[in-house]
Amino acid sequence: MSATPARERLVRAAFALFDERGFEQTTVDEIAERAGVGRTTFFRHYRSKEDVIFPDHDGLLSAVKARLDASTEQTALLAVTEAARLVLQRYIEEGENARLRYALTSRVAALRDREIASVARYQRLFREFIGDWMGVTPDGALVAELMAAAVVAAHNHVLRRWLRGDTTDPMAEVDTAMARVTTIFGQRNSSGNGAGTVVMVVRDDRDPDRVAAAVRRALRPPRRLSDPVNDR
Amino acid sequence: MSATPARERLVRAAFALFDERGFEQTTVDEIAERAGVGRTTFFRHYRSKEDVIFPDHDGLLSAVKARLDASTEQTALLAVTEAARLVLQRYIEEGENARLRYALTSRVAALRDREIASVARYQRLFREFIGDWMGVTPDGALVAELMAAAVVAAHNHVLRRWLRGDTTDPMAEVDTAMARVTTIFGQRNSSGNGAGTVVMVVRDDRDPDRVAAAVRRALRPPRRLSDPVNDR
DNA sequence: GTACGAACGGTACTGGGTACCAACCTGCCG
DNA sequence: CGGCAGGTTGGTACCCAGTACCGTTCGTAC
Repeated sequence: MSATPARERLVRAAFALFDERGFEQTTVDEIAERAGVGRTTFFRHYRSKEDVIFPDHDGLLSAVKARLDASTEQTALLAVTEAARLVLQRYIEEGENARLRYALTSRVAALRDREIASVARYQRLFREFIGDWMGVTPDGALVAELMAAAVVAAHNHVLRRWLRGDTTDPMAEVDTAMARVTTIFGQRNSSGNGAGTVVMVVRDDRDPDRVAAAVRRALRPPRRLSDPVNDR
Repeated sequence: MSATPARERLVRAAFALFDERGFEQTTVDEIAERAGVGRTTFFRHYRSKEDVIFPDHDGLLSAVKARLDASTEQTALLAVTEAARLVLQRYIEEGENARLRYALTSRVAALRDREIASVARYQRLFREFIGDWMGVTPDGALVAELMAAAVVAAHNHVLRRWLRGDTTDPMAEVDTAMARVTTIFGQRNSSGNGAGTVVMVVRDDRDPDRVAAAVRRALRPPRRLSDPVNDR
């Protein structure tokens, strides 16, 4: 009678109804009815009315974690980038559903909040991984937090561009975006500068002597804590 | 009869009951009853059962936006830092309530998700501000996204440290953390492709000349064998 | 056939959230 | 004083998401 399994029919019915009448205007009974199942069956497959249109984040999170855990100290940055690719790839494979969901999350606050909460779970994963990689120094904990936030922000930036149809090659874009992140955060010079001083260099083609002079000026008291050096 | 206004009594009752029995185990009726008002009055003051324990994000967002808008091109980074201070300050003023909420959001998924959704609203504000400040180049949009994510991550990092009792001077810490962020992201406004030197200094009491020398050494091109030395 | 287990559908219940209405309290004017 | 307008309150009824429970069905193994 029904070749396609109930799970899939429920997803189809939900997407269709949300698209036709909106999220709040659709009841779970209606979704179940259109899918040709009982209301109970709906909740047996999806924990909530929102769940039915979201991807399998649990599975994806496991995949991301697996990719990260399979890396060494030296390939940590590569692993982070590839983990981000993994997530983007999954969304792209969804195709039309991903775009429909985007249209819904843009309009419905409850769905947007849920999407954001999911993102936070990925960010947590990245934070823990990067934190372990960087070591447990107080500063490392902060930078791990910043970098994890940047990683998911970069991914989401590219993802949204693709969802809006602003790019045709999202995988290439996520590579450049992630390269941006890793060059910003990945080049930290942790070698013996001494406790208390951190110098971060991000590729410069100007005269090292002039930069050094600027640093000396910046370090001269009385200075406020942590003044940025602007040598232009 | 009741000197304290209903709004406040509801907050007190909610915090107390959530603390005693947990969030899910407490009904709105019970909160209203303990506050000495009707159920209708509860929903008249707070849109949901969750709302009652969260700070006035709408007001805070306006304050943050006002602080950002009151800045010039030159003081944009300062404005971002002070906006972050503004938020942290507000949480600290809450005192015990902030810590109680933290205990609740740590245990209850629904509350945690809501907190995260609120954070996203601040991030959006920062993203728009930083994006305007950087200009609308494709790369600027990405970096604005990354920096906004880092700003709220830095703030939250310090906030959580304070909530856990890991620090006694969160305002100083947020300054350091924000300095970290602004030095990472703040130097690339006029150099389009991301080239530039970022030097971040976190309090050092050694000889500035020696530090400067170390920086100069660090900036020397790493290739030493066949490549001609590019010393200017 | 029978026994068993997995998936299903139905009913009843809890509780958050909304809509509506009736009872109040003000202050204000005649 | 009486009436009247606007604002706050409390109560009732309702919708619907989500949970618990139970009886049925169907496929499969024995």
